[in-house]
Amino acid sequence: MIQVLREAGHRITPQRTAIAKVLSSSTTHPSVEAIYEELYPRFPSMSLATVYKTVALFCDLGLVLDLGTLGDERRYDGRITTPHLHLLCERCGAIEDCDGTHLETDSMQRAAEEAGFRVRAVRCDVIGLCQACQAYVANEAETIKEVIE
Amino acid sequence: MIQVLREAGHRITPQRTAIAKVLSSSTTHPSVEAIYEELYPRFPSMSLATVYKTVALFCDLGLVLDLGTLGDERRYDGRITTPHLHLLCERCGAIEDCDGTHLETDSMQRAAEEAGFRVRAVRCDVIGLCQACQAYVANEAETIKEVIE
DNA sequence: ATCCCTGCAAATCGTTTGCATTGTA
DNA sequence: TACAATGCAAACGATTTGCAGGGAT
Repeated sequence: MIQVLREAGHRITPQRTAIAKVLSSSTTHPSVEAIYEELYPRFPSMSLATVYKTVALFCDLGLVLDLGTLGDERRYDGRITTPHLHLLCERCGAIEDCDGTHLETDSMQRAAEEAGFRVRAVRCDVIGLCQACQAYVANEAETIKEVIE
Repeated sequence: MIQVLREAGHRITPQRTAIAKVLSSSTTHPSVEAIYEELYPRFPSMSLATVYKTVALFCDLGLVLDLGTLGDERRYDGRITTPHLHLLCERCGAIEDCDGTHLETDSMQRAAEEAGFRVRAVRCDVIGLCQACQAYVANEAETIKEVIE
């Protein structure tokens, strides 16, 4: 990752190294804010703007995938080398990886190419409720019932 | 769609009918702005806020899928009944449907359920360059070469 | 020594909110 | 008639931008 940065003629700074490390190792698809908070203890002087600019640079270089704004913050995926399913929870906003699945992206890629599209990445999301939030919603329904009674 | 609205106890207004029609018939995954512009000729008095509120309502009722912010506007998918592949162009921001593909979402759904996830929808995107933008990029590279020479 | 990168603060703009008015049921 | 929905304008907040100082090459 750092290697690609250097080869593209960009400078290697402690901030960039740290942000790259967070993005490539995290499976939570962190937002800029989340990256900032995680790095704050070690880099108290780093600014949010730097994180924004660095993440944008990584996206431009194709090192990180921009998942777009889900909830109210833009989320990023730094593990583009291993294709994996995303589990998006509509209630808590968590984006979990679902590894182990044999994600069959070949047919999609082929279909896109047949349509004249040049493929760079494939992304598959399952949208719904994570286990914790299912319990929460069930509990909430229970409470409402009690209030009505 | 309107039926679901009524059954959920919401009122049927001309604005809601028009927005529902745009969302359910469009394959361009319009943003709020795009819906507003498309409807402007017939509803010059309609406000952006109404479109925002209506689309949010449809999402809450599960009638429309929120694709999140790609580029700089939040996009919506009103054709949730027919699973289809999305082709996202990174340059022009177009989101095209790739119908005809036999999108094999069963395995993903099953994998998610095995992880304890409650599934509401599945979404698959291919990210890259549409045909028109491939030509544009090639042309741009050509121009740069000429400038250098 | 060069000039790219950082960090701060201000600006931007998509989206949300409050509230008086309008129109559905 | 009641009260939810609309439309306007103001508020909000995530993201971007401009610029002066600092650090990588």
